Amino acid sequence: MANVNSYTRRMPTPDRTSLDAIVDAARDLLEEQGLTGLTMNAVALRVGVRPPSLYKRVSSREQLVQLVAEATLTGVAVRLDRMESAAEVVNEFRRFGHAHPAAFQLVMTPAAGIPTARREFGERASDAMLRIGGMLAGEEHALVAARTLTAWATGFVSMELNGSFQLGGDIDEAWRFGVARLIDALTRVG
Amino acid sequence: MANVNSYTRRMPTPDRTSLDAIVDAARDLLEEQGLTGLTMNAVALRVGVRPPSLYKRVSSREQLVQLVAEATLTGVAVRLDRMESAAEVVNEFRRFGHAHPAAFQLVMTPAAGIPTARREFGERASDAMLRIGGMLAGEEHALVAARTLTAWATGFVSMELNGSFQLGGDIDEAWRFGVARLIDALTRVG
DNA sequence: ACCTGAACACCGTTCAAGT
DNA sequence: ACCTGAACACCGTTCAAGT
Repeated sequence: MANVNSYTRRMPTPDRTSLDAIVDAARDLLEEQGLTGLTMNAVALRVGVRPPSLYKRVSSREQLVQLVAEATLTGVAVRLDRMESAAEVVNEFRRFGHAHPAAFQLVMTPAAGIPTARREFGERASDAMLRIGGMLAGEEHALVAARTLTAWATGFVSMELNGSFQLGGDIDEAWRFGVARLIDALTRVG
Repeated sequence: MANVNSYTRRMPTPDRTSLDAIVDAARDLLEEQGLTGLTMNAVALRVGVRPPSLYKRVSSREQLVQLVAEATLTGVAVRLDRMESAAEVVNEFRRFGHAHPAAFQLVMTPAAGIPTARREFGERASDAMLRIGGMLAGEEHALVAARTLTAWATGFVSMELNGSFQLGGDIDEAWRFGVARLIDALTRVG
């Protein structure tokens, strides 16, 4: 008697979207319109529901932004893990910034009050940096070396993305100069 | 006949605030509440007028944020210009980040869509960096050296301000390590 | 000439009512 | 069980009306 028609009983309205679709729409909006363009309204429009429906999948806009940050960091981690040499890792890091500028800024240089990824996502993304830090400077200096390299690469990519290099000159040349100088400096430590 | 009482004629309502007071209130709010807390409402409340009155002094919230960014960069430029050695400049840069974290992030790592300072303000702030770049690496490498140093310092301070150094260890030690490695590396170039 | 209340189009979010 | 319209408190901004 209970299961005569369990489908229509259990699904009075079928799902019209999914958490993945919502996060993907949010990521696209972030790149296209910036963080201010990532509104619940715009996300809802993209996934084909009304704004209140989003709250069945995410608890707030803040949590949605956090999910975007975490998905981004997972992507970076996977890409960096594949690289071998220090130069490759750092070049891939920069390539990622060029491919997803807004997501890069969101995860690497969030302003105060912007929701960030939970700890474990950041740690996973720093594995590759620690690995090359140890390779270059020796295991006992792996952490400081990784921090030096990450700080430089983050600052450089962030500056080129927001147009802070205003004095002309070749940006790619400045990047190669920095890579060479840093790798050399860190190698001398070990 | 025209000037019997020019004061009351020309000032039917005396000024109740000023552009400086508005920008100062905005800077305070930025540090206390973050960029999202810098609302026209909150600024108006602080300077003692109603929100619409602000539009007599600034054309938009966007322009107000730009004025905050420019005032911030002017402050940095003055402080960096006073320093002599490369280590002093870069340490003062970090001290500034600690003193005004939200303003630092606003001017050094603004997200896409955030209003930034007009060109000349950024250039003025980079004078000191160019100077020490030339001191360390020689005039012909001044620009790439300045970019390497600025990128590293910006990335480092930005990361410590937003809590990106999550793996323990001594942050000050990592800073000193970076300063020493970079100055050494850039000196070898010249 | 500066200031204000009222109004508008937008946010994020809640919730009762629909299916 | 998911979806929606209506509603609320907030934004930034405009503008006619006050002094």
